[in-house]
Amino acid sequence: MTTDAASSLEPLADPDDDLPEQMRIRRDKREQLSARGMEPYGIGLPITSTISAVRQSYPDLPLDTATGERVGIAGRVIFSRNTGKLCFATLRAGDGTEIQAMLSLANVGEEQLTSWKDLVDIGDHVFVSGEVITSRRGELSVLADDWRMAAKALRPLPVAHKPLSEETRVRQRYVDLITRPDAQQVARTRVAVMSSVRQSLTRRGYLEIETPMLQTMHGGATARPFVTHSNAFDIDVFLRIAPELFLKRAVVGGLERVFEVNRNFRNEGADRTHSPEFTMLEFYQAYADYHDMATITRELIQEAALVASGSLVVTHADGSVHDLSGIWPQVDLYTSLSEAIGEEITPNTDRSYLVTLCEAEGIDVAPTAVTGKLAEELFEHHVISTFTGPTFVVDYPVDTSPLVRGHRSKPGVVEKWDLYINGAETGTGYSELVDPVIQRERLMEQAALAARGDVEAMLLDEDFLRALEHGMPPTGGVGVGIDRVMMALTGLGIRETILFPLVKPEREQ
RNA sequence: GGGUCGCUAGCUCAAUGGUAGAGCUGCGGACUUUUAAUCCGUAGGUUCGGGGUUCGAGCCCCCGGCGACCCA
Repeated sequence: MTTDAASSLEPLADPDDDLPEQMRIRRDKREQLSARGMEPYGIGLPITSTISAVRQSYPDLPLDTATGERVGIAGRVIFSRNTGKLCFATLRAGDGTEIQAMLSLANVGEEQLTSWKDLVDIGDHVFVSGEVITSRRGELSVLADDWRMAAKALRPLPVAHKPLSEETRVRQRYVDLITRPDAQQVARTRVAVMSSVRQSLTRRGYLEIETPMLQTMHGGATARPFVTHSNAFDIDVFLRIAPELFLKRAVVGGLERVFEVNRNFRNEGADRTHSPEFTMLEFYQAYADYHDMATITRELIQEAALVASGSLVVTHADGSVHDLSGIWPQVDLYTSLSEAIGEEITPNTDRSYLVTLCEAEGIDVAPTAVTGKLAEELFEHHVISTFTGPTFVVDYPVDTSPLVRGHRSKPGVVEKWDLYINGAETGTGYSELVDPVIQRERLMEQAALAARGDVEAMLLDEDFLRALEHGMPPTGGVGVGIDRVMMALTGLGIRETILFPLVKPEREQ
């Protein structure tokens, strides 16, 4: 506001002046703690137990009982009820367990009680030591003889009983995690899924390996990559869109069962089922084919569901119930498409006719779209919504699947499946293309597409071809979107399954 | 990419073009058994940003930002 030279010599305005009243007050309380000789962020607190351990020790205490056991516990204040000479606070630990703290004038004395009432707010982490008792109403409590601040919170928590807006939940996940137990549950479910998948594969003799996320060639999927720059090498590098080509190199080298679970990056749209960075599981098994891989994939997801949800019948956030048990049906892409539209469509159906069909349905077709892509679009439009449970779609067109082996008996298609759960593509599996001559031809076709301006086409990776030329055993490969598995288990949008999804900045700098 | 809707107090939301409100939170007071404590009192605003119309804009118009949903 003031721009003249003289004003620049004046002391800077106290930044606290602009803060909302509630934040100014909490800052004042932080100062007050120090002024009264109390550490606002106490370290080395004499904690003797966890809230959950105390709860487990006394599952069934009668009303108004004193145990004689003294504990020191810490937790975040989530409710506070003060009367004149007796204060109650509900403390919650990181695992979601809660216990009541009681501070009575008779036990802590006037000074401690006053400090508590003056300086403790909802949201603060506090330490309380005292006897484990139950209140007259039967609430398991620690009757304090001492308390300390563990961490003064300078921002007020949102009201616990009104749901945060979805945007605030995503942008400020830390607040979401504090105030909404379900948010923590989703995070823990994800841990269970990741852990289960690792154990399932390890049990089957797979090695977990790590392959580059910075790549000089992007490949393994048709997708638009993020580009960045290496200062050391002075070259542009890509964030990987898939680990596939490196995992296959490992199989060539004799690591016959490998998997990797980590992030992929695709510079594309973000919506309820797509995130620019997402967690991908890929696994490869020498001497297996796509049928074997479908079986393993189903078992992996079922095992994960069992670990994460306790059942193969999972309940979604909206209350709907979904059965993931049993053997999942397989649907042939061209056969089911033909049945759905009432006329025969094959890999040989003319491209121009497929264009006509797409236009009749209002499906937007890119002018560069290859024939097989059109068939897939029609399939997605007509057939996917008819699936009632997890379904494998099998035998895809050749021209959209440059890394997949041609079908052993059906011409024009490849040995590939996509797994659909609740309408979302959750995984894909191949009998991998291991013939280096055919692989080179397919990648040359991709290079031609790229030359015509297809930003998603694969690059010709000479080093990958050189690896194949050393001989890769017939191999089955699978990619499973972990975020999609989470969606299948919880019914949530992808941004809810990812703890910290990419969001646009709130303000431009 | 197109369309619709939204953005107001710390949080969740109100407000015919006419003095911006409520609940919870906060602050002050009362209370030694509360459970979203209760009771009394009270404070809190750049209505997403910028421009325009108007005597007067949270509301109408234009541009921009962020988001949700639908369509392609």
